[in-house]
Amino acid sequence: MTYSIKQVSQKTGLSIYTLRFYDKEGLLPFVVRNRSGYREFTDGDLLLIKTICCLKDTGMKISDIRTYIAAVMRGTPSIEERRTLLQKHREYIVRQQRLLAQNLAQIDDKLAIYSSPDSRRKVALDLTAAIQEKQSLNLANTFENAVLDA
Amino acid sequence: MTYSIKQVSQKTGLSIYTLRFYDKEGLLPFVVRNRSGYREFTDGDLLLIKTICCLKDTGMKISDIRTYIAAVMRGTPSIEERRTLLQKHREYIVRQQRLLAQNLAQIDDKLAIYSSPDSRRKVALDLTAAIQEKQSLNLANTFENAVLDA
DNA sequence: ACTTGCCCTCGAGCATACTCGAGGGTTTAG
DNA sequence: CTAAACCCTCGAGTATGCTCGAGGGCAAGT
Repeated sequence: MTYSIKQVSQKTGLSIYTLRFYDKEGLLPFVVRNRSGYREFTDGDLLLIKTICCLKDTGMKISDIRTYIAAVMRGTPSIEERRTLLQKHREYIVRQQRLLAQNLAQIDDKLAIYSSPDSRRKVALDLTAAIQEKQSLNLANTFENAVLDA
Repeated sequence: MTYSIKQVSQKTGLSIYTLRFYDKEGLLPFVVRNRSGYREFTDGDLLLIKTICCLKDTGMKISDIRTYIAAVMRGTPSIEERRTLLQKHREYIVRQQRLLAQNLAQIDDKLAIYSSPDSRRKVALDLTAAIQEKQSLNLANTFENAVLDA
């Protein structure tokens, strides 16, 4: 059983345009064409596309995915290279996770303020401080239009 | 004490170009200009820029950041709106975290294969399966150039 | 006055990753 | 044999987020 580009689009969630774009970019060198020039995807191809999505969704650039896929196409001699590539990308993902967690914490702090019973007082206090800072520095008040009904 | 755009660039890690771009995009309506037209950043401004970076680094689009900042400029009446915006973005971040964790697990699976003592055998097995799949479907072998010395 | 090193705006250019339309061939059901 | 629903390529267009150069003003030291 093989799949048409439309079927693969439905299975992967990638648009037909994107699949063709990836092929153009050299991400799908493993896909076979039939005598009419149509792409015929196998289940094995789907696994490789899943890997591509995995790399893409974690922020790997297309040119780097191409490098990885090219390594896969070379067979066993490229195992070391693949390991190195993925190891480096793994570290990138972990960095992303750390940053995401930190930023989430910061957003949760803000949400705590906005959700608290006396949010109006807290927000007004913050804003007042900002306004007074500008004032004490003899700067124009850019918060002129802000309302402060605490 | 106020800061020049260069100083803010150094403090935030954003390039001067990016800071000016953000201003152009309406992300920095709180920044005051002196009589020469130079931007003068306060410590309070830096806090707001930190928030902007937090939203940007978690994938919020500039247009949405603009909406949030515009709400901040309106003062206490926009608290509800801000809470809703951040709540929605929070969920987006959590989704990102989930996906990142899933994809990381997938990459760790691959790394386990590439790092195992008999990685050559495992990779060769995988590749053989893919080649035989194409063969059994009467498709051309796109792995023609692959080496398989297990 | 002049040089150096900032600052400004405006608009063009670039990188990335799609997205799409035109023009044209293929497959299949009636 | 024809219409509908696919498939193809090529190249242009779009969205986002910067990045930069040209042209020019401002501020401080010599």
